[in-house]
Amino acid sequence: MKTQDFIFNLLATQGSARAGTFHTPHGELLTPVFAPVGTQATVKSVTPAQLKETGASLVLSNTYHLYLRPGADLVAEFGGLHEFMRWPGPMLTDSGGFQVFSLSDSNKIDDDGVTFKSHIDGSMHRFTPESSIAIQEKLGADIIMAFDECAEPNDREYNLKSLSRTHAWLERCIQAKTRPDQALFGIVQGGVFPDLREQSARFVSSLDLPGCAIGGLSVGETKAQMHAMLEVVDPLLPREKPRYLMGVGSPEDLVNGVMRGVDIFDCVLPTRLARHNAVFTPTGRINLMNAAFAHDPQPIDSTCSCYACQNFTRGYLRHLIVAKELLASTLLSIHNIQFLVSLAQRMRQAIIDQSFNTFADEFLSHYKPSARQEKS
RNA sequence: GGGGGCGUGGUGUAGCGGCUAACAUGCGGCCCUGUCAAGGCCGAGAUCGCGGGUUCGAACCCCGUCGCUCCCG
Repeated sequence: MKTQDFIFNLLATQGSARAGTFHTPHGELLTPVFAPVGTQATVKSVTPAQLKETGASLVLSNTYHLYLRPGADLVAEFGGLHEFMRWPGPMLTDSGGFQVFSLSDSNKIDDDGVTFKSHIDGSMHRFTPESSIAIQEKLGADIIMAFDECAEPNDREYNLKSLSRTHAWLERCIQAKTRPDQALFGIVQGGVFPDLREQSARFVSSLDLPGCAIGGLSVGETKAQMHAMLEVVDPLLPREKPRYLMGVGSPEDLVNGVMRGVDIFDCVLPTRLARHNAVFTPTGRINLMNAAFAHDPQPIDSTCSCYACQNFTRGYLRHLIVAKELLASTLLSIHNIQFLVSLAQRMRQAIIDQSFNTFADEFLSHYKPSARQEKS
């Protein structure tokens, strides 16, 4: 491990917005950065070469899924995730904590860990902070996540209980960790409750980890609540460490997140939406399956330099969608990933140029989250 | 020439006396945020080939008729 690994340098700030660099053993992340999600050691429907062409640098993969299939030992046998899936750049693995939340109907959680039922074959399994770290060490991502509980955001009573458990688990994760070439991030929880978020941010900050994550957002609370929680946490997290807002998000969420001090984002949205025929444009989201696009000779976004926009019309893409051709998923995924990756890059440049506020206002005033677009 | 079967939303079918006519697909639209997910939801669309009859009531029974289809000659 090189000495500069996991060093975060802040290059410029504007208000709470930050532009920086984060060094990992597999390359440097220029923040703000958006990470596409490759749950099962693949970003669905795109090859690593195509992914690289979008400008993506960081890729997230999933402990829960890879543990169940093909198994962490098998991934290790192939030299770890980078080698196995042939993504040479920085990688991050989620701890499996989110599945505790999203699959809660088949899970039993206690202070020691979580017992859960495999979605693949129904077999019973158990994760603890120690086993999650052990699995993540076998997978070998550059950034690994603490095993936490992502609780229902609005239940104060439960969040109070869950928070102390998540904090105890974080300490156990730190104890369990052995590899020096991986950075463990702690996760701030606390639902929609400012005092719990504050308590959690203070606790996570006190542990001197290489980075801090904010979890439990974009899981059903309002946008205003998400913004409020970010604002509570922003001044409390260490300034000289990267902040990672987990599972977010949409274009407007990225802008709103950066504005509130976030450096790293990940989300399934661009690839999932792509598989469901929706694409991002500077004026909002459109669904390319709509009949209105059948005769549209324009690219998805005339200002976009992605492979899909440089080569194909909306009319052709709609044809692929209607005909259920696999290439549709690939092309729309490439576009959506590049849209978010380059949005993060543009924000970074704007922060460096001290024009971020203007950029953000401009972007948010044009981008309508689910705007019906006039076809043109 | 004789005998049988079938005609129900765009398409393929279900229903065979009490239905505001069901399902699939297609069509139109919406949703999707640390992915159980090429998924989820909503909507438009047939008065049941046509005419007559039986019945309180017919897509469902009877008669006729047209069309398609199969078998025999």
